[in-house]
Amino acid sequence: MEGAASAEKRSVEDFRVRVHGGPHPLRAGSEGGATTFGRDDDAGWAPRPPDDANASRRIVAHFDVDAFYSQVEELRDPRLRGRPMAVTQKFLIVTANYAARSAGLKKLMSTTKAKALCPEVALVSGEDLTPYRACAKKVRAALERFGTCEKLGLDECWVDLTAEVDRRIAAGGPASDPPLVGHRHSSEHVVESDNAHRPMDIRAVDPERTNASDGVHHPVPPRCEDGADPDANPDVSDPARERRLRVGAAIAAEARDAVRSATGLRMSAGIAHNKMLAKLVSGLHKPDDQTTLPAGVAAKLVSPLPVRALPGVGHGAERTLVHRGVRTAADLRRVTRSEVCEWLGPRVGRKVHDAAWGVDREEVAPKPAPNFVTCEDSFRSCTTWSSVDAVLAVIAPDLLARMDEEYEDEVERTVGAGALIPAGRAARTLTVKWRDVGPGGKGTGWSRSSASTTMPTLANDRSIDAKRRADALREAATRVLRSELTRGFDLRALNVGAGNFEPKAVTLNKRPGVEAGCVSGSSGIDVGTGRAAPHGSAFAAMNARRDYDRGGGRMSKTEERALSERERGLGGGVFGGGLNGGGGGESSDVFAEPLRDQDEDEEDGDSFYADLADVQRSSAMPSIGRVQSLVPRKRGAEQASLLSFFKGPSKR
DNA sequence: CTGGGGTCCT
DNA sequence: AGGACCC
Repeated sequence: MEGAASAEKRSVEDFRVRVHGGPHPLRAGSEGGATTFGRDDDAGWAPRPPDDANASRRIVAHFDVDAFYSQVEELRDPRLRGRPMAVTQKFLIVTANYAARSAGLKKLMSTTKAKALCPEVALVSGEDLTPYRACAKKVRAALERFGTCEKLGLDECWVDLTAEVDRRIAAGGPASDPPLVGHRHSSEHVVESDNAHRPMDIRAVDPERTNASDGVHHPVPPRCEDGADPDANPDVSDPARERRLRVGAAIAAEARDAVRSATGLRMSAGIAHNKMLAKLVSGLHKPDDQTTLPAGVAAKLVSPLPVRALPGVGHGAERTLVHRGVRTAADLRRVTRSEVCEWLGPRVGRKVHDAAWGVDREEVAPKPAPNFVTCEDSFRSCTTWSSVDAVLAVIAPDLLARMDEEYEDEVERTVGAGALIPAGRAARTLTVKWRDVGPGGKGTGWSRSSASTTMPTLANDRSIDAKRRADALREAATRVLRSELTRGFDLRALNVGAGNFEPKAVTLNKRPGVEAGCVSGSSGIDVGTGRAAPHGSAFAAMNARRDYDRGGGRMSKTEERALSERERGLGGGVFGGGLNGGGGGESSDVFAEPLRDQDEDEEDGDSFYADLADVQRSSAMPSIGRVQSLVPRKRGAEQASLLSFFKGPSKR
């Protein structure tokens, strides 16, 4: 294996070559190219793949907004378009646009290195996630029309297209048997990663280019190694399945168009028979393009990949596997399922073992409302209680804004589902997390500690003054920290979170004729008192909530345990402060004082930009300690003073 | 010069 | 409460 240093050294030119379609780097083992996963997967004996009975019917698409934060920032500030530009958090590049990538900028690179590679790069702070959350919401709204949607992070989404595919095929006509739109992955393709640290970010190598030295295409005889049918040609699969994939690809293309017209954002997509494969291929022809994976090609695609590229294999699992000589998915297939389960634990073991064959039984399941919302800031050094308080003074209002955002979302969800009464979203637990390197700068390294306490009632009360709420939050957080940090400290990060939300208010009535998968038959909570209705119980409320969130279904053991714990904790089912919704829902009070008063150069008449501008104005205060960007943004006076306060000498 | 979020399991 | 995983 090559050292990281040399990999980084050559990355600049490599990427330019790929982006602009210049001569292709040599294939596997090349000295100048990106990491290429070669076509050497046919070595050794392969046991049978795990069964996957539903493998053929489902059509799943994975959507991924290209360079998400960068695109959002380019929408907010058109001056950034077409220039090399990157979004930063503190000293890190979190994403770069394609102009910057062609100069060698990569995800999670330090800003120092970014500026060295590309002095003209515009750096924009992306520490406040509010605008990205707002965009992500619009993206999902556009995608949801095409099927059940499951989000992963802010910029990724799976959509189950099965029902829509069925509908189109049943309807007949041209839409029931369309030509393939976008790319079709085949066993001729080799796949590679251009970032040694992120082998999961893979792209396809165009087979015509890899073989084009003499202008003639030389197909390599495909071999099936998934054990199902050793003689089958993976590129000639079941015509019915291929047709379903083609219909899925057409739908995915429409979905990408829909997102683009609703938001202006470009995305890539992968279309396959399960979530894992859809995600694997969605990036193969990034940006702004899509890739379809025929069923028979899946095993070929997966087998040369390093284990780290399989979902579920992080740093820990990779270390474990490599230590035992298992480096690739093909290696993984040669060891037994029970061995993998022994090494990684039953759950991860099964998932990873399946993944090595391209099997994934997980359904596309919408994520329920979040269990936690948190706000965090990091800094060079923080050793005194007054500085802790200064940090909390910034973070606490941020968290309140997040909690209120969450409340608004809950109202949308429940009212959309036919509820008459907006749900409660009062957090019962306040969690504080911190990274402490210790009094002398020596300590727990990068690990974090955390402690929690009861969320003060005032913090949940949207009817009172924002400052009082923030003060209550701050006090509680400080109390926790004081009892934990009894000796000296030197914090590098501080995080406050609100979670363990109370069961939402169950609707007593539904709009006549509205079904909407809402609470069925369970009695609920008296809206007036906020207490459990006479024949209701906390359990009923939780149960109803679960049914609503997940559309029914069984509880896992963990859920059962958590539920009964919560039930015990609830006692008589008292629900404090959260249901006082009446006049307290006006979040604008919270932001009565504009944090930034400079004229945002209003973007023409586009409603999307207008929305974003609103978000900006109402967003929580940007974090302290922001890096100065090449595209300067005014800082509030309060923040400027904090910035200098925290700019103190670095310990190292 | 190592973000700021989240999830789930143990 | 902490760790592993995901973005």
